[in-house]
Amino acid sequence: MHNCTAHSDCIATALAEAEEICAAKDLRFTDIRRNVLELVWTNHGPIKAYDILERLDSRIAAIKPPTVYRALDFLLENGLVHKLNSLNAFAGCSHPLKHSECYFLICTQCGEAKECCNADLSDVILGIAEENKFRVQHTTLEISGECGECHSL
Amino acid sequence: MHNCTAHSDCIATALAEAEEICAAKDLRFTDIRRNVLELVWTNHGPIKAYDILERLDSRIAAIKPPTVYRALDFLLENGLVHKLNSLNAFAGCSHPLKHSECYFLICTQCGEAKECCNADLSDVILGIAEENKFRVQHTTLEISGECGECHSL
DNA sequence: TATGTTATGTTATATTATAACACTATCTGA
DNA sequence: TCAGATAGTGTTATAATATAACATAACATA
Repeated sequence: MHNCTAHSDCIATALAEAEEICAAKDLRFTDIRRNVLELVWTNHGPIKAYDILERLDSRIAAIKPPTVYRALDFLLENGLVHKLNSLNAFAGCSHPLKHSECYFLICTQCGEAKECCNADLSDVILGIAEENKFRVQHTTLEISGECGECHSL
Repeated sequence: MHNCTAHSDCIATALAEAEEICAAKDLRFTDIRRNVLELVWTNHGPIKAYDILERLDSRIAAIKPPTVYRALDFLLENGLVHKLNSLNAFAGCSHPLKHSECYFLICTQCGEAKECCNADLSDVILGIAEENKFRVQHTTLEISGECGECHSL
């Protein structure tokens, strides 16, 4: 994956941060939830529910889909992962708690999904909502194309 | 559906427009494709592939999933419908050929999906792409929440 | 009419996700 | 400390969404 020199660090950081957030919110960061989040980050790129399932199976015997989806639901609800609807895949949130609107730049070549926030974007969306008297609950913006690394090769 | 006084008109308009576009591009606007597009518009709100399948089944005997998905692929490729990834559903494009970036305001109460374009939004996305040296191929923005009609009730 | 191309039919199956109910672990207050 | 409540997980089954692969038909054009 591009731009990630010490990947084990980002996994550790993400897990530690999740731990903190859960503690602060009095949520249970169970083994399964930790394992799922770790796998999401290990992949460092969107990962599919059934891939998580497969990889977890070697750690936890005979794990079943509902278990994985429940853990993902928990992580989604608490802003620790995002779902990329256009891929049916999940990616770790690199700044949990801080985001309101996030978007993804998804490279169709290398598969990287870069998570970003942008104040202008948030403003535009806010403006659109106001204009339409719309109460925003959730926003999903996915931009797919070719990343700089890939089309410069 | 809100704001649609003569719905049969918008269906007819959409079909006529599709006909024109296909003729101009030398594409075959077959019976199945027309039927699928008509159903998408008849619903006037996002419709699911298997609902199309079911409704078509009364018109065309024993229609199968691939047939529906192929028609949808054709319509998607040619900008006549949009896919709403967060719903796994499809909606007619109300201004085919004209849109570059489109977004949807999806009401979780009444199910309406309002399709809109916005120059500011396009600009912001363009800016983001440039900043990241990213070549945009496709953008999907879905804003879900409560529409004005619904939360004023 | 022969030929290539595009569209559709058909069977089977892959992929993604959830319902429903049983059981276990953890927490809370008496 | 134990009784009940709540949250989490196990398990079985199945629902919902989507595509692969190959056969046939329709259409376009030389």
